[in-house]
Amino acid sequence: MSARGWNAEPNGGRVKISDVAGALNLTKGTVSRALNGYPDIAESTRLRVRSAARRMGYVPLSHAQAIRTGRTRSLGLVWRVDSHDGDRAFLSEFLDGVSRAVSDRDWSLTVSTADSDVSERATLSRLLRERKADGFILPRTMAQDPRVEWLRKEAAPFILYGRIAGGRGCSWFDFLGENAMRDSVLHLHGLGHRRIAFVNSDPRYNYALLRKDGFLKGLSACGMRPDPELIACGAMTPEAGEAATRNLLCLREPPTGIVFAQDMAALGAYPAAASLGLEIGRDLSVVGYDGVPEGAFPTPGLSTFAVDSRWAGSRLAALLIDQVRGGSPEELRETAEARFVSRGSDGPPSRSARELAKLINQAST
Amino acid sequence: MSARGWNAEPNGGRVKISDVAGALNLTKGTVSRALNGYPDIAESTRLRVRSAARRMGYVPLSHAQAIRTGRTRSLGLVWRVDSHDGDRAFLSEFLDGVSRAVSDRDWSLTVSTADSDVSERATLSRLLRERKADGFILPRTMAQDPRVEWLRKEAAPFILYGRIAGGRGCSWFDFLGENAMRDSVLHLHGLGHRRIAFVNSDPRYNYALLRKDGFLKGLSACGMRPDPELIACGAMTPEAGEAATRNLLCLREPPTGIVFAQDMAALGAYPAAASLGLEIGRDLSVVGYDGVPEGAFPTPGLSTFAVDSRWAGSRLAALLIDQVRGGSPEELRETAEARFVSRGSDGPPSRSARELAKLINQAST
DNA sequence: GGTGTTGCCGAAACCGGTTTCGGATTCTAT
DNA sequence: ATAGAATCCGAAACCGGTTTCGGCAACACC
Repeated sequence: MSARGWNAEPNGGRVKISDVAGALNLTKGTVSRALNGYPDIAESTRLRVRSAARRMGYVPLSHAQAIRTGRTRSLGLVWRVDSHDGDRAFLSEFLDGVSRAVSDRDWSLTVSTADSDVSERATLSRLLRERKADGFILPRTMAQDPRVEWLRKEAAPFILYGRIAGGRGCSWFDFLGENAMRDSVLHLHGLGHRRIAFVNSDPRYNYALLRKDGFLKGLSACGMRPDPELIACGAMTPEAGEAATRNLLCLREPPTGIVFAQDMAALGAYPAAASLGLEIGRDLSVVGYDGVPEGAFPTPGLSTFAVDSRWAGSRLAALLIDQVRGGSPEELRETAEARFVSRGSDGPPSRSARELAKLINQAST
Repeated sequence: MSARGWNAEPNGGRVKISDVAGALNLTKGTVSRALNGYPDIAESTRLRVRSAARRMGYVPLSHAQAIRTGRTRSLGLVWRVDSHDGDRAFLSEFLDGVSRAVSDRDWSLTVSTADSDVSERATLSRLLRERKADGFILPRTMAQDPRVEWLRKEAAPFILYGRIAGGRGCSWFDFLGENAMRDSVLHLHGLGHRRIAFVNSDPRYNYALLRKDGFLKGLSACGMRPDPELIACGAMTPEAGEAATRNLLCLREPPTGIVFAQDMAALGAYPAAASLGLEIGRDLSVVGYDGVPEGAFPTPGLSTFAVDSRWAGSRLAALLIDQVRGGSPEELRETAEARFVSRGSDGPPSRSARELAKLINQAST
């Protein structure tokens, strides 16, 4: 590689620390200490340096700093591409949130992808070894998350998108999905539903456990008792959601309302209902969670609890930067509520569960 | 910031160049030159160094190199979040392609977002000034693309996703959308269609011009002559596609087949057809382009020319790295063909255009 | 008025690489 | 045998920052 391409002029008109120092008749060491808050710099000098730096447009080269400090002022994000389609829809907004928070602080974002636990670990390791990231944002928190222990061992800062049980020393951002599930039940109950089912997603994800708890809390708040027949899990795709819905509707006493832990599964309720001649929002009410854009396509649109992925990305980045700067992880935790979006898939039940069963029986024969 | 957080041990067990040098009784300068292909190193020494470096797992710290070379071994991607939804669906795969190509070569990827031309320029400028990227991948090539001239002025390498007219000194990767448009016409003509319309997207994008040419080529290859009434443009969303479809169907002599430049617009044909009592795939044939996942949802599924975004990302990254390493931009151009996916929205016309017009007239009154 | 302190800054080493320069061998040609 | 060229590597400067160390002044204290 001795033949060089784009002849990278190493100092393309950039103003460097020695320029600032020269303009003030100081040495670069003094300027550096002034900007980095060392206590052995007179406050008056610090002000002079700060204003000169700002005026001259000096921004330290992060990789020049990194050579001594080991820190690059950059965050790492390893995106899983083997996942269900749910979070894929939000990648753009999520990235936007992260990117803004990061840019505002003069940091940057290094992105990589992985398609398995093994390659994710390898990627994290590589980014860490090459100092491409001072800390990591970890999407998709699992109930048992091997990344947590590993990163702790490597002494690398990280933040979880999603809470974790017993997450000692962990910081996180999360939406309170359990509240949304509870409110879904309350909402359906308020509309008159008395048989309400729950279709959860994969219980290996921690949020799935939380959402189930929220659903159960909703039931008991309405004075209803949980029926094991009405609780399914493992549905993360329209196909799985369709199968789950079909199963529920073929029960002796089918539900008139279904709460889904995920929109992508809830979308499966539409073909399932259609094949049995039921109308969503009348014969069968459905409430989802996530707020995927696809939820607006079918008629009626899918009522759901929408999550603000941009906000999530932004807060995750901000909290993580604080942590890298020395903040205590356990104090860097934040949650937010999902926002209900009514689009028509929820409504008062057209008939009781018994009558619904009869209708379904006719249709399926 | 004198109080430090995660006490970044600067040399966390990494093997550095001096370690390799020590193990071989050479100086670090020699090792560096050996690995970087300088001609004043004996071939035998070069081999010894290479194998030792590999054996010891030595990977140079890119930011330590950067301080001298000005290059970080990283690519920059500025993702526009204000765009139509079309490319959003592919972000995940696209990133995966870029990420793989980049990781395989021991490079990395810096991602940022922008929501306007101004902020995009500012972001490019910042990434360049801070040496966060040695070159840029530019999605969404415009017919008149201000980024091109600006980056050329800054002497920064870049590659376009999409061709550009008169792109002297530009490298690019692109799918031959014009061939897909031509083949769509041939396909529909082969099925018996004699009135074929075209709904283009925003002509500010260069690909829109190319696709229109392709459509026209298809017509003339079939011996058909273009009818201005049957050519619309500016449709990039389902809503716009719906409106365009409705307009076409209300013509005195409506088309029996429509070729869309974009799936997101083609999806609008479904509600438009439904509202007029027409069945897609029978009364009205539709062919899209892009291969968005949403195309599989409606019945019948949208037949389309699918683009392999992962491949695009991978090739863009590879070509750009070659360019940064010294390759000539004009030799670093590549194209590929979109792949036809038949899902049912195309079929032989159920009736002639005249008869179709009558049917529509009845429905709309 | 000497003697510690304390406050503040310059000087220089340092981080992990790259690149220039010059000198020691070896090879080749007289 | 010797001069000249070619080959190959060590030494040291260098990139743009950070951090340690030491010293000069001013100040406080007996």
